[in-house]
Amino acid sequence: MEPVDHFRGFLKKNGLAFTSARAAILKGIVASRGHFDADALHEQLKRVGESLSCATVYRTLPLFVQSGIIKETLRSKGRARYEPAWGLEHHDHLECVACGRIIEFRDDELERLQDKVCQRHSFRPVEHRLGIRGYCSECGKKGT
Amino acid sequence: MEPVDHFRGFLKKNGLAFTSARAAILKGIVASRGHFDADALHEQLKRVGESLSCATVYRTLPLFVQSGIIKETLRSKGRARYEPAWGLEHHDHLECVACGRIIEFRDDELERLQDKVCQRHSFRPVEHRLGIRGYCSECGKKGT
DNA sequence: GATGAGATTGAGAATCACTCGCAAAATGGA
DNA sequence: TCCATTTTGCGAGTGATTCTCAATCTCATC
Ligand SMILES: [Mn+2]
Ligand SMILES: [Mn+2]
Ligand SMILES: [Zn+2]
Ligand SMILES: [Zn+2]
Repeated sequence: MEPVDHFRGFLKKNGLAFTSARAAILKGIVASRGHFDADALHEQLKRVGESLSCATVYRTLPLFVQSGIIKETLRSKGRARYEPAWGLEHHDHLECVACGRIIEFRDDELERLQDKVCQRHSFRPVEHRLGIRGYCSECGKKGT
Repeated sequence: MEPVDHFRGFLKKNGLAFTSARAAILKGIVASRGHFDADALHEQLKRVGESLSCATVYRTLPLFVQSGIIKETLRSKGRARYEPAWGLEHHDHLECVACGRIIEFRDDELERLQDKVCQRHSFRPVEHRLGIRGYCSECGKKGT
């Protein structure tokens, strides 16, 4: 199922309208593979000729999160960041503190162990975020 | 070694002064076992009769982080949160999305697996944060 | 396809956590 | 004690995000 169809369904189910602003923002999200923040998304849309108020971008992002089109991920420099999630498998992140690079990884055993921890505490997990900060292979060579 | 001694050493080594404001804030940190944010710390100090400017609290927290007295932890409601770290072992967190409770856990195998992930990517880790959000045992009973 | 109730938008004001600038006060080595 | 250096308080400034509200758009229904 295409993200746009899923999103239309989500909106209808909640009595919300599928507006041109929302269509444009969705296009922007799909176009930008990778992590982004509200401002970057807004800029990209401007570049493509879509001029939306930034309030609209901010207001709309939560709808995309709720519908599962995107996920909120680790925030950076005081800004909330997001990444596409529709049809993509969960993963966690390595963040280079030197160059800012973000490396994605998935480790099934890590996921399994987290579930075990939750069971041990009778905790029903909904989502988790693991961010490991350090030096990527490139920056590791140069630095200390 | 007591935190206050460690902190004095840290300050001296960096040409900084051990002021009464810093002493008071340290006392506040030690007193408040558990997670706290800048505002809560400021309020607590006020309650004990210490009246510091909140700018001073904000300015001082990074010193405690750098010296290893506290750690920054998962932020909540838009505020940076901290927890005592001096002499305490690293751990991660379960956060109840219903009641806000925070459950701490430590899992050595989870830590080991993270190191393996880093090796696999030639990544030198500095710190990591794992936060699992979901329903605690109490809230799990009531809810869906 | 016209209508209207209800949802959405743009623009700017408002929030809120946090940071800055600066003059006055505190610190600590000599 | 003296003074170069650091700190502090206060208020103003930031920057991301949210709110207000009048004007505009959607879409189920006619
Ligand atoms: Mn990612
Ligand atoms: Mn903790
Ligand atoms: Zn790097
Ligand atoms: Zn709970």
